[in-house]
Amino acid sequence: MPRIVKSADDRRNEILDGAQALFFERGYERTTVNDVIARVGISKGGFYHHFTAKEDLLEGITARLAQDAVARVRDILDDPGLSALERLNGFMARSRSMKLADAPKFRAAFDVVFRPENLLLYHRINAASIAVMRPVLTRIIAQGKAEGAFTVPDPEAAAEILLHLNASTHDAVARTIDAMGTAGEDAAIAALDQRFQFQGIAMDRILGLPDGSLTIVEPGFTRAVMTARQAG
Amino acid sequence: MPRIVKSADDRRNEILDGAQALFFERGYERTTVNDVIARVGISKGGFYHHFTAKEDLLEGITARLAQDAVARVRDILDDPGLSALERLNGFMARSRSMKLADAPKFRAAFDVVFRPENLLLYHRINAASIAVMRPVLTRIIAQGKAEGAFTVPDPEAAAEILLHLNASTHDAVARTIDAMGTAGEDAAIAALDQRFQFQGIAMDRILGLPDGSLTIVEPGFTRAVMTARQAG
DNA sequence: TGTATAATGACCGACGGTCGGTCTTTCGCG
DNA sequence: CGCGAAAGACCGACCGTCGGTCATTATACA
Repeated sequence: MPRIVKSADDRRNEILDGAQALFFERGYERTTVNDVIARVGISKGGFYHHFTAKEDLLEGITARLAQDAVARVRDILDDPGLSALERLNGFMARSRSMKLADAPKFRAAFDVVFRPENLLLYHRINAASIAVMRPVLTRIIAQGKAEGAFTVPDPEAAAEILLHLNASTHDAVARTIDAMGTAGEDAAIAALDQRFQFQGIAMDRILGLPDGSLTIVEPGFTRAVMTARQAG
Repeated sequence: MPRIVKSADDRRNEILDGAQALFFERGYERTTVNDVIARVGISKGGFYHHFTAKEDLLEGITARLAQDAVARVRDILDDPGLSALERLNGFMARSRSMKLADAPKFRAAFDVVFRPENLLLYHRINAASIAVMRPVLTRIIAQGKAEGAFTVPDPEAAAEILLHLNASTHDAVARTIDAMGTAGEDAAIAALDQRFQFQGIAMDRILGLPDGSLTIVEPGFTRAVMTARQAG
């Protein structure tokens, strides 16, 4: 095997790319380190030069995903002209459009990530996202509290709770994925959409806002994402 | 080795007992099947006669824990004289007293279950608990909605969300555990207690109740559980 | 300035050891 | 005697290690 040398950062990212693709194809447990190094075109030793354990891949991938996600909403977070409510809604709207733009990719990943045997992968992604988003959301909520718009005792705790609400839809999403392609598909999508609506109301209420202040999903969003198909 | 034959149910429970003890001592990943069979005093073949995989132990243990928990509140759930709010508060009060009664055991298990490497164990326990509690809580919320006391669009979704709120305290509990025995211990316990209070308010609001309607923790509960020490 | 030399660290791949799971055989109970 | 429970030797997949190699960069010296 010819030896190809690259900068540590480049190589590390290549490995993360390969591992991420495999994890979203087969899940974490069913992907072996040998799978990863075969895909990247690297040796066992090379791999362990950059990572101390297979587990590190999870850490690296989820951190990267979360940081990418927050980078894409940075301008909304930093816009000084927005009220807290506008910022929050703008943040969620942007997140939706990111998902829609890559809907087929997300959809394909969902198929794997929401399988029961990949519960760990799901929760790691969630935890990394929360870790990155918590300070961000805390600032927004603190702003809203200062404006007198939100009514919460502790912005940080509120942020943590709101972010964790996402995970409460895990089972509902999994059920909908299972129903895709069956006779109950339409009903399942409608039910999931309802579920998301309620999620928005729950968030409103936790922040002390009138029902309907926050928009989690727009009409058609749930169906669009759930029915998206991977090209090729 | 002398061969000891027992009924399948008895043996199965013995294995679950042994595995549960080990999981709460060392965590899931760090417990091997050989550890389990050594503790129970059984052979490899015997083990795989009762369980098809190590993973099955998680399933079995968490299901048993969840069912035990719900059995201990059955009378409150079935009491026809209670309003939904009384039932919910009674249910939570009972849960607290169960925890207090076995505080040292719970506390010792927390030390392990809240370690980052045992995230899967934590979430499996949580998921099993949710699976068992969801129908139960759904009925209570439906009752409250019928009484006009709770204001929610969908009792089942509300139940799912409320149950998932527990998981949102994972990090806060983990931080408190880390702070135990340090100078910040008192502050950490106080902060966690505040966090639980807010959790209660969040639940109130999701159900459309006035703040303070539900009692998640009584004064001193958090400290009592967190400072409990295992005998021996 | 050009070149030998040293140091760095990316990379290699055979190998070891652990651990989940299987298979054949044996035992005990009804 | 038949059937399920139990025993334990065995298997093989995988993670991680280890001694060593090769490309690249820094340094010293002519």
